[in-house]
Amino acid sequence: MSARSHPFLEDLAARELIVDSTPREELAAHLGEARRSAYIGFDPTADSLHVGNLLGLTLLRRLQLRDHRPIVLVGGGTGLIGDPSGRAGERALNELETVRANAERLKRQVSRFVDFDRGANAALLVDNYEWLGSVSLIPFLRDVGKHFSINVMLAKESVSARLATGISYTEFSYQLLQAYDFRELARRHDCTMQMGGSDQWGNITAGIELIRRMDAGAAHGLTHPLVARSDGTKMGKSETGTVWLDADKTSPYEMYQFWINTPDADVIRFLKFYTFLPLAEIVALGETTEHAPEKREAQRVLAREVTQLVHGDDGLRDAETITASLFAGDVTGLSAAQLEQAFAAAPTTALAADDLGTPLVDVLVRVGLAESKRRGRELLTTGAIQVNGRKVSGADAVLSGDAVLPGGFVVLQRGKKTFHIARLEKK
RNA sequence: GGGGAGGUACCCAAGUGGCCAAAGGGGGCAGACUGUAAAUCUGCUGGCGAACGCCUUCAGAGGUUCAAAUCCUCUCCUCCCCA
Repeated sequence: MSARSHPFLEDLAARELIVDSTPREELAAHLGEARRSAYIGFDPTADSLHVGNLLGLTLLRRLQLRDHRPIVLVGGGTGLIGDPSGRAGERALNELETVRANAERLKRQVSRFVDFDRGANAALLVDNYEWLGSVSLIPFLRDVGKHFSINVMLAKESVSARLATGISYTEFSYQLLQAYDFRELARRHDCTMQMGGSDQWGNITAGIELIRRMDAGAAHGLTHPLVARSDGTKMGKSETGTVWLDADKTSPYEMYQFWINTPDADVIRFLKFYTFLPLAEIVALGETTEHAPEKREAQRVLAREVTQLVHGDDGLRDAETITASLFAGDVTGLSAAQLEQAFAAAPTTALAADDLGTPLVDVLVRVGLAESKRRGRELLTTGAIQVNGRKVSGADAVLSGDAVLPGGFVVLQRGKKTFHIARLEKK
């Protein structure tokens, strides 16, 4: 290993994953000398992580693949305070119980990304409530607070952005807590590096500074870009809302669809960010996109890779089967068993056998494809609705017996890519 | 404490007694085109109803009027200027 570089950093740089870092050569040397531990914090503000957290998770994975030790910090303590970064206004405080419960669930989720059973560099998971929960104010102010300059704290982007509109002392203190976390991890687990989104840079440097002052230690930091799509929209939101990593909140099929819909302009960048494919392969996909964009080869690969990473082989298989069936256009030739298999994990609503003859408008409302009957009628008259791949015309259409496929399935479709399976239950 | 400007649908914003379910833009949904793309063009965008229509809605509560987003009273909230 060269003293000037390190494969982990080279890989990240080639993938354009580095925004800020402590001096690159020093960091490379640090990583080259020995097995190191690096952490990323996740605040349990919801009961699941989402696509916005994905980049951090993959970063930890990349680190572990380079034989270093990833530490996942669940912010059970800081989550009670609220990070002001990137926020226009004060956060609503979550209840202790909620945060505790969320923290528990996050622990289970991250095991998809890092390996907790990998010998010497097995991943480690810690919850900062462990130390923050019992911090006493006076000692904290004397020992930790003393090392912070209000002038510096005020100058940080995350704080100065809020000075005009207002920020509570609680949120203002967030950076102290995050810095304290870093120092605590350094002491407890010999953690010498913190990573995070570029909005975390200020908090990370605060931690590095604190470690230097209190322990005369050297620590490093690195931030990744905050991902936005080329059209300016934030990453991680789909038409229907946040794309969660929890399969119960966002199905593998929806996850797959989210990625396959990536615009050409973003797909190569996202392959670099979110997949572990070799760069040469990604470059080749870039050429395919260039010359034959209609194949959407890069999108397909991206969707496959990420879905597999997040939901495993089973999740990917479900997503691909459902996608193939729904978008093939013709489901009428399939057997009950095939349909059963294809739609096992698709969004499904059960209908009763005697719902046959019900106006289709009502069915659309019931399964959620139409917000109201008026909307439903509008969709029907503009030709937006298809049943089993066949366009339905007329607002007065009814759900008829010949629309029912083997096994009681009816494939309802709104527009080009919104599907819902209705399943008639036998009496 | 004094003076002023405001709060309208998902967002911005027009509307100052009836023609207002409320202009325009954005966003969203759909159609055409296409590659489950982008751009563009078109339609729709409070609810119920097949429809005449009915119901709910213009910060909140009352009131005036045949009729109120529009006028009056009180309340709450936001912003600006002066002290």
